[in-house]
Amino acid sequence: MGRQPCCDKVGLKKGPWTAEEDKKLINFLHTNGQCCWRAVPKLAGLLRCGKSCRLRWTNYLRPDLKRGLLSEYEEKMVVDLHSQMGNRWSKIASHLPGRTDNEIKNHWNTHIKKKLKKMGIDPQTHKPISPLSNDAHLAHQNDQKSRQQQSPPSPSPSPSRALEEHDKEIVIDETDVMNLLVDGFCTEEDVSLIEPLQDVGVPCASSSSTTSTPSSSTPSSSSSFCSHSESAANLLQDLVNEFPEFEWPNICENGLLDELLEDELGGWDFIIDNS
DNA sequence: AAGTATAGCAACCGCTGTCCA
DNA sequence: CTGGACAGCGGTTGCTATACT
Repeated sequence: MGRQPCCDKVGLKKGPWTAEEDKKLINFLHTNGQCCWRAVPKLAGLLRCGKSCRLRWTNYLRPDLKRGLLSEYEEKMVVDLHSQMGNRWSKIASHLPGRTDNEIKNHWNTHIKKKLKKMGIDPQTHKPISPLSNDAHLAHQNDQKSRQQQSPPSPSPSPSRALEEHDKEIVIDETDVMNLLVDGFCTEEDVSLIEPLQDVGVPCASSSSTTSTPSSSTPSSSSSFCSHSESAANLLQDLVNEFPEFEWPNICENGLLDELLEDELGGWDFIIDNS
């Protein structure tokens, strides 16, 4: 009856992925594409369950992923969409190209939630938490209005047309609250907003946090980020050329390959196995 | 400089809907 | 039709880096 179990979970490795495992998974998916995840670990020579492989790929290794903090506009989108959808992170992520549900969920829990609370807004209902908080909210709003009078609002950071259209579809009762949220993101002093592709580096698969061998994990001052390398860019270029049928949605088109190679994938730590 | 607290994020866990034998 | 496996999703945990005392 039914299908066979995806894995017996006996002898399977857990915890952070090593660079070697990443390499195996990437190479396998480049060669075979995304088929059934159940078969991936076995065929790729990984002691992981298919679920883990899928997660690693979708959240970390996919070449079309953006890196770095969410932009101001992306945060606004997340807040907008969350007010409509709630914690439907995958749905929200589908409106933000290059972002994963896990990433958005983490960002919500660690950044946006705090900002909303700080502004006296319930992150779940998107409404003022209490009369006291409401006063704070109104005070903040007045402050924003006075600021806007002093300096005319700059044009929004050129969102995609699709996203613009989506924005038009969003009908939010508490419009003022939303405006406050967006303004608040722009003006919070303790919040550093970084534009996409800004120089934030890329988490390195072989960084100290994910390195399997403790002896090699002397965490240097480079922390968990690294930036290299020409070889990674060349490898990816080769892979794109070699497997044009593979899903390279945002890479092969629109000239984004060069941009990715230059700005993002340079941080990938492809291991050249010389052993 | 050392110890402790906090923040951030990758990965796991467990649930749910869908598909298949 | 039924039972079980799969893929996907959201919640949670645990580790690491950073900030603070």
